[in-house]
Amino acid sequence: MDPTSAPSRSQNPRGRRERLVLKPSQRESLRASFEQNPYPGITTREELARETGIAEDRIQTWFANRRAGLLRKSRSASGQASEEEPSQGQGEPQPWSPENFPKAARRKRTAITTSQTSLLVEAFEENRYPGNEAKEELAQRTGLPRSRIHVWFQNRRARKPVQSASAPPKSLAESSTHAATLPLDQSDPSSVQSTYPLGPPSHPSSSNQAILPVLTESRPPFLPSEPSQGCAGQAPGAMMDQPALTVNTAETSHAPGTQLNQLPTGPTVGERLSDPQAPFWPQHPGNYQHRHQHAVSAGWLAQDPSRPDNSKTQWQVPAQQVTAPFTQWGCEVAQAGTARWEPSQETLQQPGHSEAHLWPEPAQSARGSSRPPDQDCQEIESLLDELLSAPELQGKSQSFLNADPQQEDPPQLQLSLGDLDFRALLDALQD
DNA sequence: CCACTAACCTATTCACGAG
DNA sequence: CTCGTGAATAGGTTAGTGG
Repeated sequence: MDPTSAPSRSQNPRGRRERLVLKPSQRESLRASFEQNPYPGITTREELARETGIAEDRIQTWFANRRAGLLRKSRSASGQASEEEPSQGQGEPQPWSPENFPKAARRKRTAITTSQTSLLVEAFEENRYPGNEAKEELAQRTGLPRSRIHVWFQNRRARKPVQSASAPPKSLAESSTHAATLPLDQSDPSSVQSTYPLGPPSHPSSSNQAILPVLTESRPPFLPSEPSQGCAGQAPGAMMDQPALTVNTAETSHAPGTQLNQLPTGPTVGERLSDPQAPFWPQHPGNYQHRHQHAVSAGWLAQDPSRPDNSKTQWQVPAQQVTAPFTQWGCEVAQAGTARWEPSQETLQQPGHSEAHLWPEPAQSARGSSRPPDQDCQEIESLLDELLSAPELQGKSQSFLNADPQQEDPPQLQLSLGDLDFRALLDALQD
């Protein structure tokens, strides 16, 4: 992207764009230009971009940061002696203001087509805070520059406030737009989604580490009342392989398996299950709306960083491990248990766990917690067992079950559920 | 450890194009 | 003119880099 500038080596572990490290010559060019005009228009920025090899949007960011930095400096300095920055007179809150410079041309308004918009809207509904990977992917899919995607999301967030928590949740029964996912990992950095259902936590960019096993619905179906209760501590699959259950309902006609890729995902199970500070909250209930077709997928998720197209990440499922972790994990999630996090180097170094932001407030359990966890567990387990032993799934899962775990592209296991089964499962999970 | 600063956020405003 | 929405700004936080 910025061929001549040196992005930081680190693999952008938080979903931010790699940090640019400016060369002295680049910095000098920018500074010189800043002195001419701290509010460069699009033409100047593009010129600078050509000249320095820095992307135009980064140049814009640089100018904004520099203005802010100098302003801060001048303010703190003005606390005592008067400034050194060019000031515009008494009481002027800032050393310079846009009015003092010729109004430079803005970027031309980008015409976003309806098809592009619908892609963006779809992405927005799943995640209001896409990380870098997601933005890049959207840029690819829409053909719009990443910076426009970024701005589009900013504007959208500003104009489409999160629906208030007090809004009456759609009941499961009346909602045909439900999805429940119990992922244990996200093998797909591009789909690493952060979720600020009610706005970012303390800060939007903060709290990236915790991720949530997810059971999504039109509202948070359940929440742990205590982070450390339930089936905690099991961190199935240790660090790399995570069992997962996905119950997804998709209206859109994704090719088989693709809906998995579009699910917001979380960090590794190691991270999620073991972060003492990581709440175990479900993701934004607004996710996965407008979907009708139910599908169940089970498996171990293995991260495959070598895969260039992360969106194509597959579930890689050692067959022998399917049922137990699958059901067990369902129980665990159902019990909303969580464990302590003893971050291993491995999990800490995992790239792409971008924007794995926390659910800001653990909205207190929507799930009646009066039931003994074991009962939940048994019920869910038996339901899942039932599902897994259903003739339909048996047939479908044969190749899956017989697959070689080492196989590079193991088959996927997916099952379409009828409404009744789906509801039964959700009811059990939610009850 | 700490200062600096790129990246990213919200809130607000400006401005353009369509109806 | 109004409305919807892309672009820009100030002001703030987070987190990577380098002294």
